[in-house]
Amino acid sequence: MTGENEDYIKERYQEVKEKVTYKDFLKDLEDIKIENVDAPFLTQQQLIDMVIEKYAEHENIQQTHTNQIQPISSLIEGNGNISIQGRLISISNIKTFTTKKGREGKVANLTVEDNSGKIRVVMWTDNMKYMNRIEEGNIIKVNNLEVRKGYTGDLEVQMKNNSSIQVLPEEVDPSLPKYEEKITNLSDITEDGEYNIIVRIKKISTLREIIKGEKTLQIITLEIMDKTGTLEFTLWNKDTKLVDTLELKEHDTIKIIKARAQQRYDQITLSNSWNGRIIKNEYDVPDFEEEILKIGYAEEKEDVTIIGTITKIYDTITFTKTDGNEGHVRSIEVTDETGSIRVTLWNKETEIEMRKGDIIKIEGGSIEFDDYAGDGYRLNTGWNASITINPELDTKLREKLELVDTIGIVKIENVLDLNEDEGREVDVVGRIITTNDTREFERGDGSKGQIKSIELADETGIVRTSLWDEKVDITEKLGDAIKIENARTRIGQGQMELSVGKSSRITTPTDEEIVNLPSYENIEQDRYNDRTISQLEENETNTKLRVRILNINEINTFTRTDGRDGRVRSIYVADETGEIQVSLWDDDTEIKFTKGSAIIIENPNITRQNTKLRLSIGNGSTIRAARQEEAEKMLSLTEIENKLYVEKYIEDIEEDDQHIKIKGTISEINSEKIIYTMCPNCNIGITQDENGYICNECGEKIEKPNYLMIISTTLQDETGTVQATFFRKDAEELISTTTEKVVAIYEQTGDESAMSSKLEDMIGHEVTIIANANFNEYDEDIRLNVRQLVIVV
DNA sequence: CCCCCCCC
Repeated sequence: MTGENEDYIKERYQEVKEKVTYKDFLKDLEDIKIENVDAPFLTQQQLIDMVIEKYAEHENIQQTHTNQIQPISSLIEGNGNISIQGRLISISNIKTFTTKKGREGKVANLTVEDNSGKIRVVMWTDNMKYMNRIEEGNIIKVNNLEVRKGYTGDLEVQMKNNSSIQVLPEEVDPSLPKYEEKITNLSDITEDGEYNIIVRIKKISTLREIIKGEKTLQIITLEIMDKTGTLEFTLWNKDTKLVDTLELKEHDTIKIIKARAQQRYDQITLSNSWNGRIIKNEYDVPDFEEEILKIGYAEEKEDVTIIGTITKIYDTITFTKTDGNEGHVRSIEVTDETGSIRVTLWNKETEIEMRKGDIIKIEGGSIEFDDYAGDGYRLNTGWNASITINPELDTKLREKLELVDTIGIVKIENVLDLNEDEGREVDVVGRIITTNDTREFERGDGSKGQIKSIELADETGIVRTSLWDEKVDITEKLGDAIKIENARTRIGQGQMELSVGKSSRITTPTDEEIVNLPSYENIEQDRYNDRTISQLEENETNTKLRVRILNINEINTFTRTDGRDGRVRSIYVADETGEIQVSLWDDDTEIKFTKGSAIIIENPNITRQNTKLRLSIGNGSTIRAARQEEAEKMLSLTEIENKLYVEKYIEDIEEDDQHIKIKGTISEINSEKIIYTMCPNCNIGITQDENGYICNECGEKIEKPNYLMIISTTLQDETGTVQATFFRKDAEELISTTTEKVVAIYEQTGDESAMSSKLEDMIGHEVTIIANANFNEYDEDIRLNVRQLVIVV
């Protein structure tokens, strides 16, 4: 050891003197020298660096010798700001990924070799600018690196934002190992290993997904060929994106550096290696001619290619695979100038965007005989079939396929044509103009089914359409335009209807497809005749009323003849010409309207009960809140009431007067019996005897009757007196209590006159009422039935 | 910050 050397060692020792004695430091240096006896190129300085590194804290990265070139084998985890120089022996493709924060990132790997060893260099998003300056075989210097332990435990160097790559001339270091890019013929690949190959792409499979435990693996297989043979080359997971980023197409020629060969199932398969690269370029590889099977000549055969026009698309069906995972299958029909064939698509393939009329190319399918397929044959896409929508075609073939008749959208008047056979499969575009509730039913085999009926309209007509099972869950609402493919026609109620089941497909029509579709408002206007309440006639159909709600009764439940429970609710609506009772049934009883709400009623059933018309909201009727612009054109509730309710003096009341307004003072009140008991089944008055309540109508013994409050009064104004009877709610309002409370008082006291004094207190109060007049035959006078108590003073 | 293994 020279004095100069010793001074240098002592000087460097100062950096770690807190952590180790000088004696131990020298011993470490000797050990390092022995360990590196087969690396004579290491300088004294580098050896001392390695000793110091041993004592440096991991966080306290050694940066005293910034960007000095380090021999690869001397790199130590934690070294920062170092450079390496060597032969670039591999460049990977750029992979894209998404960081946990959702940002797009890029990563690529280089392998650099110097005389001491080789190492992986990791390039990140910001370093990609150096990519197009480098090539395998270059001598490069990479600056500002950090040494880290990689995923597999080996050391690697990572580039940072300020890292750089310089390409250096060969003279810099002629001693470096040479780079040799040996190209192997496919037929010579018989053993596991890494090979450089130049090939032509014959087929690119559709992306497949395989669920393996927690992970979903993605796979695309390329069928590749050279003049000596054909092999499969697999892209895994993120590598599958290379098909798009490198714009790989069938017939392209590519060079693959470091394709990884593996024996599997007695076959060699190639896959993309993490440090290999696919380079798309014009290479001299023989081309292949594709044999395209004419669909009319289909027979049982594997690995066939067809090109045709999509003439039918059925809906995707989801099923459970034997491994418990979900599977998807979809049928389409493909037609060329010689015939049509049913094609079955599986899983990921069912998600490929396609429309009727698109041209589809399917390679690697197999044709099987199938009893269920119309023409007896079915093309099943195997596990590595390739599907291309609207592929590049030569003009001649394109012209032929464009002649294929794709049955387009059928107008609804054509669907309705009874001269056509039922059971036709048609495509329609229409607007939903009525929707009914979903109904559940049970099939013969005991399974549950669902059905919902809607009406679809276009500019030519309206067709009733039944949606079955999962199709009831359409998200489109009243007024929306929808397209239904493969709906089946069938005769129901003497008319042609449409049935939308499993294989029918509901989609959103294109703008072009709805150019002629009238708006919901226009369809509605054409369909329904505007009426006021006074214009309505018995049994008239397709009427439309714009009314406001006057009154909402409670829901009554009843039992249908078939034993099912039913619900009914009456509401009273009015316009400026009159008022009318409307019956709502079952789910329709759950209304969100309130008194005064503006509502639209379309196509109600109009029936006559005694002298009055009544409306009922049945199947095919709609009741809905008026839209704001509709409501704005209607009179307010007060305006309607003022027009409707004519105020009269008592002496002017006539026997047919309906909803007249009377203002009078209570001069007499019946303070005796005001509670009546009713049969809950028949709503007929019943009386109690020693056996309890028995209904004369139904003969049932009644446990708990319904109670009805009726209060008779005599009203007086300056012109005369009239008897006015308050029922139910109006009676409750009159004496400011509830029927329930009155019943409770009677039950407690057992005294039918317990309410007398409270009732008599009403004498002298002035009331304003809306009432109907009727002639009492017995007393030969006119009486009033109170419809509404407006005010009590 | 990527993840080299992995499927019929």
